This record gives sequence, C-alpha cells and structure tokens, in this order.
Amino acid sequence: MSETEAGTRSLQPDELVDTLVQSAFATMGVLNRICAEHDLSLTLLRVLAILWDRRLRVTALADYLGLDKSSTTGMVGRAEKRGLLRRAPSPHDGRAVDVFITPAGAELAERIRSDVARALAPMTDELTHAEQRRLQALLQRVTP
Amino acid sequence: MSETEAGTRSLQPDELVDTLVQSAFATMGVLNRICAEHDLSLTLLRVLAILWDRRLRVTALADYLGLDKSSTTGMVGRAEKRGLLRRAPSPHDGRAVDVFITPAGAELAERIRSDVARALAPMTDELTHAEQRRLQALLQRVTP
DNA sequence: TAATTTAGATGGTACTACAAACTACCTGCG
DNA sequence: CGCAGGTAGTTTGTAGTACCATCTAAATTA
Repeated sequence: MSETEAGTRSLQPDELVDTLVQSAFATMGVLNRICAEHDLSLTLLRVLAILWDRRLRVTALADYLGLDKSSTTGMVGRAEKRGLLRRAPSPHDGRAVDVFITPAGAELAERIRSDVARALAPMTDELTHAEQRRLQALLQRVTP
Repeated sequence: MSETEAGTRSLQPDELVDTLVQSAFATMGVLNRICAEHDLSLTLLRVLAILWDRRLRVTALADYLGLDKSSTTGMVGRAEKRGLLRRAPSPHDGRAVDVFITPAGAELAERIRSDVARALAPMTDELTHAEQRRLQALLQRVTP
C-alpha cells in the first residue's frame, strides 16, 4: 500500500460508462430479487423473454444467451420440467430441437414484467414523461 | 388475466423499463465477458469497486453486496488467496475483520475499468458529446 | 460473572456454467 | 449408393457461487 494514492486518480475518466455500469448493476439487482421470488434464474428470465415471440433451436438460443450448448440443454430441461418451456423435434432437421414457451411460461414472464415495472417505477418516476421519452431514446441508441 | 389484451404481445406497456432492462443486460454481458477474461466473477468485480476507496468489515461488505455473510467470507478468502484483497483484525473489535484492497487488486480493477470503457466505447460513441452528457444526467437520476 | 448477542468462519447442499466425450442425423464426395 | 466428415443436441464430470444451519470467539448486558 505504499503506492501513490490510488483513490483519487482514476475514478472519473469516463463518467457515462460508470453511470451505465452502475445503472446496470442497480437494474440487475432489482431483477435478481424479483426472479428469486419466483424461483427463476436471471438466465431463465432471459430465455422466457427471448422465446416470448420466437421458437428457436437449442443452438440458436445458446447463441442469443452467449452460453454453451450444454448449459442451454440443462436450462431448457429444467424449465421444461417446470412447464415453462417445451421441446419438439424440428420437422425439417432430425437432429434439431425447437424450443418454445408454454402458456404458463408466458404468464410467468408477464407477471415478472409487471413486477419489474412496478419495482422500477419509483426510480423512473423521478423523471417527467418527456424526460422518460428522451432517456429511452438515448438509451436505445447505445444498446445494440 | 384481465380483459386487457395480454395475449396481443403486451410488449409496449412500459417501454422505458424495457429499455432499461435491455440496456442492463447488454452492459452486464460486456462486463461478464471482460471479467471472465481476467478470471473474475461479477461479484468480485463489485467487491473491488466497493473496496476501492473503503475498508469494510465482512458484514458491511456483505450488506453492500446483498449477499450472505458466509458467501462473503468465501469470496474474500478466494480473493485474498489471489492477492487481490487482504484481511486484518479490527483494532477496536476483536470479533471483526477489516477487508481492504491490495495494490494488485487496485491495479486489476483499474485494468478492468479501462477494458470496460473501451468495450462500451463503440456504443457510447453513437451519441454526440452533448447527448452523452444528457444521457448520463438522466440515467443518474433514475439510479439510486 | 453469567447470559445474550454479534462477527465471522465452517460444513453441507443446490444450482449454474463449461469442456470433453457421445449419439443421432445430415451432407457431399467418390 | 455408401461412407467420411460435419452438425445438433445430450451426457458426464468439474469448478465456482450462493444459501442455510451451525460453530467459535469476542463483546455487551443484566
């Protein structure tokens, strides 16, 4: 600890990035809590969101998630056991398996979406309607 | 479900929240990738950030993280073994243990910070400087 | 001082993710 | 056609993370 004072040196080289990261941690904290209340992992929540309006093969889903195929298999298996997802062999490729959301899964996703909206409302309500629109527009442009 | 058409892809009830969440996932994805490159968990990155300019007891650190004390103990133990953190008995309370960052830990945190800034730059550069400032200001107001 | 509370560590369990090996299937070259 | 090689998904084994319940030592209090 005999180095130069690391404390003041580099805490504000890129404030937007810092704010983005901090906001992300805060948001994920809320999401995590709500997911936990429903015995859902964050990854499984992503799966439900991704499969909301799509039907994907396991590999495509893994690509969306940035996970390994094997992780995805396990995930989908557990979710299928809980009735949130279902698997069906692809009609055109005997190797492939399509994964899609069940009504129960969609309902749970819906429920969590509204819980999240409610949980984040106190934060977003700090802004006027116009500001919210502006924030959303800006944020959308920095989100791929 | 009520008669508000939950079935017709209720993807627009709260667009700002959706965008916040999506942005959070994107940001955390980048963070996760960079952390993985340095064999760091996201939680350990948070620890380094929290202890950047502070020295905390295990319980206080656990509170910051929202984790159980025991999880924190394990985490700190592993990080200490890697030379990123250090423990010292509190001078005033024989039960308590202070945790603080080492120069190596601070250096790694620094490194990751710049990696993250670099990784996010292509996204933030979509905006002009003025827009970046505005985004940051707005985002800060919705982040506790 | 004895009883209670608090700080942290430990042990056991469950979940998540990965990599490597495995099975089934498709594709294309000879 | 028929087999070699690639692709899709699953299985198996391992490591990390987090929780809970329990344990020890130290402080508080009664």
